[in-house]
Amino acid sequence: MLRVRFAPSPTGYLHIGSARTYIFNWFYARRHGGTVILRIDDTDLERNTPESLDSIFDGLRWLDLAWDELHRQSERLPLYRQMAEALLAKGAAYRDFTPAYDGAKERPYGDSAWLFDPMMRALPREESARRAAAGEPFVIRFRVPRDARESVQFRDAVFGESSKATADIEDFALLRSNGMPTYHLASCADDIDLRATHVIRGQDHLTNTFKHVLLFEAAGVPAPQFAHLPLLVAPDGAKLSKRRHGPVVSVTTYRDGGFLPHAFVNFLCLLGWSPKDDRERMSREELTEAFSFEGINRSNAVVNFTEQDPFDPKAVWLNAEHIRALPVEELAARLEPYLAAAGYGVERARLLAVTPLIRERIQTLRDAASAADFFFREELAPYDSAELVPQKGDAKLATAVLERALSLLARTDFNRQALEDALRAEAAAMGVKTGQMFQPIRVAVCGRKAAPPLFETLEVLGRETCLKRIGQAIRRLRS
RNA sequence: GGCGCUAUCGUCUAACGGUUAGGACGGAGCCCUCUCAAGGCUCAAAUACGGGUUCGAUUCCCGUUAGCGCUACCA
Repeated sequence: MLRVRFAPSPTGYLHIGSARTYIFNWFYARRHGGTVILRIDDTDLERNTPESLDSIFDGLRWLDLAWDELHRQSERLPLYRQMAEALLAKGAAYRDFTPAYDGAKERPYGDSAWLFDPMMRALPREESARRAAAGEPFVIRFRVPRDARESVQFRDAVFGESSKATADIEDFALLRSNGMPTYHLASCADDIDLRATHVIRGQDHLTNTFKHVLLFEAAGVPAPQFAHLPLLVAPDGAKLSKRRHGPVVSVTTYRDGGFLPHAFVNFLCLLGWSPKDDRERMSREELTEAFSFEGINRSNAVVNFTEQDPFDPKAVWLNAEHIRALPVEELAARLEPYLAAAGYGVERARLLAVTPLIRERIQTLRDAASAADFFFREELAPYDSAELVPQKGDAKLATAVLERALSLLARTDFNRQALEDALRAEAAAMGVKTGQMFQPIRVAVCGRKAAPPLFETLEVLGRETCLKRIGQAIRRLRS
């Protein structure tokens, strides 16, 4: 039974790189009928926050790719201690009594040397046990077997064979002096205990994998299969980070920006992975069927956002593609919350009539509010009366056109075909171009020049509203 | 600094050693057209650099450069 795991740490919102890792895990598992494990890596007491955990769940739920199992490392602490003790007993690990320091800032043992005191590795067992018993704080470190073997190697499903000299692997910490496990220990202990068969994660863990391979070996279990994903990077090439790039890298930004969850998933899939044919818009089923490690690239992918626009143009395009492909009923249902958020109370019948008219004119669900406002508000948003005047025409012409339209629309059937026939005939009778006829009407009823096709719009708006707005426009032109 | 990984249009990518280096987004233009879109067509745009191997390198090898990652009692 194939089992994959996704292991976010609740130290910020879910960012799109993490989301992509989850997505790749999900598709790989579904492709092979496996299980998706969500594991919360919350062993860093200092940095975990409940808000962050909420936002991670929010983000993952929005993706609509369900996990099968949920575990929290903070609830599994005995497991890690047990493994650390076992390694200690075996001699595969040792106690380090060096006082704590911030390794990110200090390099107490020199620039090219290890960040640990080599003398501690050689501490006699009895002395180690005695000092521990005396209550002296210590960290448990893994004893990298530099004498027993030259190098560690493993095969990565994406990057291929990798090898690293044991001489270049430091004695990493397993258990902190406060009794909490480090990432390396907790991750491996869980991968063993939860029987993970595949570890699919970001390439930032590629070099950590040598340590993990060593840990699996010391524990006497076969290592899972590894697949490291190229990173998502910012336009400046740096790894996406919450700190440097802010909310533009948060999954919730896409949700609030009006992305369809699946369009977002589709976009992320195409970053660093390719189906090898020319498909871009793909359904969940197609992605599941097509996903494989062979299609994964080895170089980082840039998410093309800017400070002004947080969304990659390709993501926006793909979202528009998915919007256009959606059945009207479903799109209408997706649109509703965004219209409501913009303050429009929407009636279902009206929304179903409007949706096809704006479907090809919006790129995000959020765009609907501005693209269709005149369908939902009683009073038009303020507009410049000069807009009513058509190209190569004057206010007099506009007024004349609107007056003719007013009387015509009062007696024409309000269906698109009848409206089109009547208005075209009227334009011909008046000797004006269709554009000169239609544009003033469009602006009068929509309050702007760019809008859905006129006759459908009139039909959906209804006679009463149209006559009222045209009347208002005529008064504006006269004043 | 040490170690590891990577390198095709601006961006995402395709190309069992032999292609006019393909597609997509974005950009420019044209067509369609009641506006805006959508759609169709066209154009500009790339193999980082230097050495090998080979009849032939985007592709294989080495080096250089650049970028990224790891190098924490973060994950």
